[in-house]
Formats: sequence, structure tokens, C-alpha cells
Amino acid sequence: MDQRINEVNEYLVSIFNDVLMIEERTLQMSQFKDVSIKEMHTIDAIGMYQEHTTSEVAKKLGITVGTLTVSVNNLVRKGYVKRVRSEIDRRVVQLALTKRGRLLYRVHDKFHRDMVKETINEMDEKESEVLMLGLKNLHRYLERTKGQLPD
Amino acid sequence: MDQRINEVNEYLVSIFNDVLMIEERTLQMSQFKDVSIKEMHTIDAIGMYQEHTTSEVAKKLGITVGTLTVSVNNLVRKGYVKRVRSEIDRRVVQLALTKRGRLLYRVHDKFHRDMVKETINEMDEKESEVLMLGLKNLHRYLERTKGQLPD
DNA sequence: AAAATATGCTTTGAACGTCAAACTATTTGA
DNA sequence: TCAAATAGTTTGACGTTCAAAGCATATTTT
Repeated sequence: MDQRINEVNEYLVSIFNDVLMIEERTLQMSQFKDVSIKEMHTIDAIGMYQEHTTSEVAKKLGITVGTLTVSVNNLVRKGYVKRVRSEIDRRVVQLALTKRGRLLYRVHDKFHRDMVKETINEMDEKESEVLMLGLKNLHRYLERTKGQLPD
Repeated sequence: MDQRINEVNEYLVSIFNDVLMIEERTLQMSQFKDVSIKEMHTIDAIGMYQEHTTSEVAKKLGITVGTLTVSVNNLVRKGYVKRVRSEIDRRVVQLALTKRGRLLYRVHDKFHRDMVKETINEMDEKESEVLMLGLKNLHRYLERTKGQLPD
């Protein structure tokens, strides 16, 4: 049992590092060299469809609003994100992706989906079910733990 | 099938973010407030036992040697890491943890192990086996992908 | 052995990521 | 109305990162 824990732990850590590294390098090789992995995640959090306010996106990313403002300044300059002042409340800024931003979003999303697809394709229905169960357990534990921490 | 892929993908992303956030906050709450999550991973890469050279650790972390040198400067100042010049080859620096560094290493390791333990405890032998298989598949895919990328 | 080359590490400059605190503009409530 | 609250921006300080230049030591070539 202890051995199993070690093994799972090592796979998880290794998977974490690999995904981050591959995402980073794939970006640097693509037509989107001017986007860092953090910026990519900001683009992901802004999302394709509805517009989200600065506060909402910052919360989703777990960073302060100030940090996001700086990052959005860069992403606007680079042409991936646009700001839209709310007509209803002039204090509010809605963030949205530009055409180029949406293209990058889709490329990144495909990378993620391919990665998972490749894993799942080699499993039968029942096995992928159990994998899901394991991830769900892990996720539930983490959410519980997170809830116990102060903001 | 497509739905399953989305689900697994979303769990993975969520787990990633949660682990990083929890690690960060747990550190900030502990007696090790002066250590960032990146520094924690550097300490982890230096490891408890054998001494490793700067180049080896940098490679393991996937960062340049220059970056690591800067980070190690800080960790030495804070008392977690020590440098030992190799007697055999005076150019080489062996990195090692101080007593305090080793204490932190153990605390962090326990956090990781507890996290996995909690997940696995709720599964029977066969289920944890399949979880392992899923992680192994994912890991194999990522290593293969990584191998296709240029350095 | 001396000179050239290679290796291991450090330093530096530039850009991004992060927070806290001070600030601006706008809205809400008393 | 005007004080307080809210949404976002700016700024200063420090960490993280890379590339490029530099330093010390080792190895290879002549």
C-alpha cells in the first residue's frame, strides 16, 4: 500500500511537470511565441463565450485584481484580449478575447483534449470509469482541504 | 466518449490548480513563510540524500543553470541550502540541504503523500490498480510527446 | 608546456508574475 | 448631497525566467 502511494505520487508530480513543460514549449514553437504559459491560462480563464469581469477572472485564476490588470495590459498590447466598459456600471470592465485570442484558445484546448484522448483511447469503458473515480476522489479531497484553509 | 474526455480534462486542470494553491497557502501558514512554491520545488529537486550538481538540478527542474544559481543564492541566504565545492573538479558545485532544508523537505513530502493516501484509501485494490494504469498511460503519452519536442 | 577549447557556474539586463497599498472613477446608501 | 463602498488601475518591491557575457578550472591540441 505504501509503495502504491509513492508510485501514484511520483506519476502525478511527473505528469504535472510534463504538462507544464510541453505546454510552454508547444507555445514557443507555434505562431504564438509572444505568449507565456501564465498568459495562456489567463486567456483560458477569460474564455470563448460570455464576457467576464476583471474581478471574476482574477478570482478564477486565484490572483489579485492588480496582477490581472497588468497581465491584461500586456495581452491587449499583443492583440489577444480586449476590454469593454460595461454600459450598465461604468466601473466594470468586461474582458473578452479578440479573434486572435479565440484562435489561440482553440489551439490550446485541442492540446488538452488530445492529451486526455490519447490516454483514454487505450482503456475500455470500465477502466476509464475507474480513472474518473480516482480523479474525482482526489479532487474532492483537495476541495475539502482548500475549504479548510483561510483565504 | 467526447463527454468523458471533457470531464477528465476538467478534473485534471482543477486538480493542478488546487494542488498548487494548497501547497502555496500551506507554506505561507507554516513556519516556512519565507519559501515560495518554486523554491519548494527546488528544495525537492535537490533532495534529501545524495548531493547533486547545479547542472543536474537545473535539468531536473527544466530551468537554466543561471536561473537556478539566482534561486540558490536566495535559498542559501535563507538557510535552506548549502553549496559544497567539489574537491575533484573545482568548477563543480554540489548542492545539498541544510538541517532546516531537510525538515522542510519532509513536511512537504508528507503533504504529498497524505494527499494521495486520502484518495487511494477510498478505493479497493483493483480500483487503485486501474487508477495507476490511467496515470501510467497519461505519463507515457506525455514522455513520448516531450521526446518529440526540441530542447 | 603553452595555447586553444570546453565545461561548470555566476552575474547581469530585460521582461513577466506577484502582492500590498495608494489612487481614480463610479455607484450606492444614509 | 455626500460619505462609504465597489471596480479597476498604478506603483514599488521582490521573485522567476532566459540569453548572453564573464570567470575559473579542466581538457585537448599543437
